[in-house]
Amino acid sequence: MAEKKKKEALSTEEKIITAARKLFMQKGYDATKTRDIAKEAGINLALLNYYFRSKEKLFELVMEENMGQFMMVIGNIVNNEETSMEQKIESLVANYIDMLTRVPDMPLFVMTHMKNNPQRLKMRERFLGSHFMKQVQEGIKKGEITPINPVNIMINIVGLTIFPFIGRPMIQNNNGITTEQFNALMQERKKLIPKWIGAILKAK
Amino acid sequence: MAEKKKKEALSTEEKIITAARKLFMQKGYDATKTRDIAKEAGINLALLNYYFRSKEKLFELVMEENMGQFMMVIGNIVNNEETSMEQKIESLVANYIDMLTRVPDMPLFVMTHMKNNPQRLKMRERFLGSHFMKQVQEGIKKGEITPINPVNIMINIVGLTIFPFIGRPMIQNNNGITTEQFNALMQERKKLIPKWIGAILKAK
DNA sequence: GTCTATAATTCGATAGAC
DNA sequence: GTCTATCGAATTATAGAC
Repeated sequence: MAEKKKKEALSTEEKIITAARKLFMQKGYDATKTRDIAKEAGINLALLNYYFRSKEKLFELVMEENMGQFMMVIGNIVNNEETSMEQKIESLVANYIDMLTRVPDMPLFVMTHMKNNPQRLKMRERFLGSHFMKQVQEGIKKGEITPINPVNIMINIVGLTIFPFIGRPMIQNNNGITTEQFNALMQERKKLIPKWIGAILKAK
Repeated sequence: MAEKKKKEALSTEEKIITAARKLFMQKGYDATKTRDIAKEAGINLALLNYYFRSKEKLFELVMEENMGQFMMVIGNIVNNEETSMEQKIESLVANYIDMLTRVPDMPLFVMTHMKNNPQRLKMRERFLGSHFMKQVQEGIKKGEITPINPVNIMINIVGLTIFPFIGRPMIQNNNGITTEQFNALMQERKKLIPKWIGAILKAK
């Protein structure tokens, strides 16, 4: 019974969302036409409005889903009181790289949307007030970590992890590497980034 | 005579390009309407086609200008045979941060465009085959630098430098900091990033 | 629920007067 | 060179049959 895997088991509603998610991420809101979505979903144009009222409503749905996914990873990891600072960094980096390898267009999509639709993501509480940050502050007190602006830690971890996916066209086209090679490089970075962050935190 | 500074001294052609540059960077190609550009330039819609034939031609003009600016910085610095590796990194980071502080929307604009319009930027020759990279290879031979994939060096320098501008909405909105504070943070990073890159290159 | 046909609007581009 | 007016295509959304 519970065979969610079957592609043909998708309801019309799900087919439309799946198509919309794909096209919106690939080409952006304005470049994606409702006709494209209908065609990609294999349904009629009118059904799109029947289920979702408008293109914008459909977009908002896809967008919320993405923002949630993009941010969800952080919370659980960063406030786990049973892991070390190093373990948290490893986990953060690995989780993001795994997710972005599946949906590589997500970061550019999310960043573009946030640029024109600023919204609080409660990252202040999630990240700056997290157990992870307390561990960093402790490390600084003990002299194990060079004093650093918490915002810079966030920028560096997130930047080193997700920037490659944003700059992927630049990276791939100019180094003549395939998608497989790119993905392999990201897998390597899973181990390297935590090491590098460690070095950054100790740099004088 | 030569008073290019005067705002009112702009020709109609220049007024259109200036408006187009602003709006294309702000909202992207599809979301920018020719009517918006005309209004922003303070001229009539018909003049846009009179001077530039089509919206697409106008976009290509603005785009080439941007790509050139975005890439220009690299070449000269990275192949200067009279500077040390450390000096090159400092110079690269400082130049990009200064440029992006003036036009903070540029990176997202360029990355979005490259995603759908892959093009060779000759960065392979510019960066991977540069004097800078030869200095890195030497450092590795001498044991002063931990062996590292050249592509990762590029990703890390570029990522740490320009990612903050791509993720600016996220960074600003979630830490409650103003644009002035953001810019000050970027100025600090001018000194910090070279130090961090140094630490990364020595991390074992 | 799903389709065809079409209404209503927007947008890029052009014609033609000045 | 610059403007007003408008064309024609594309696009979102809806009406109405099945």
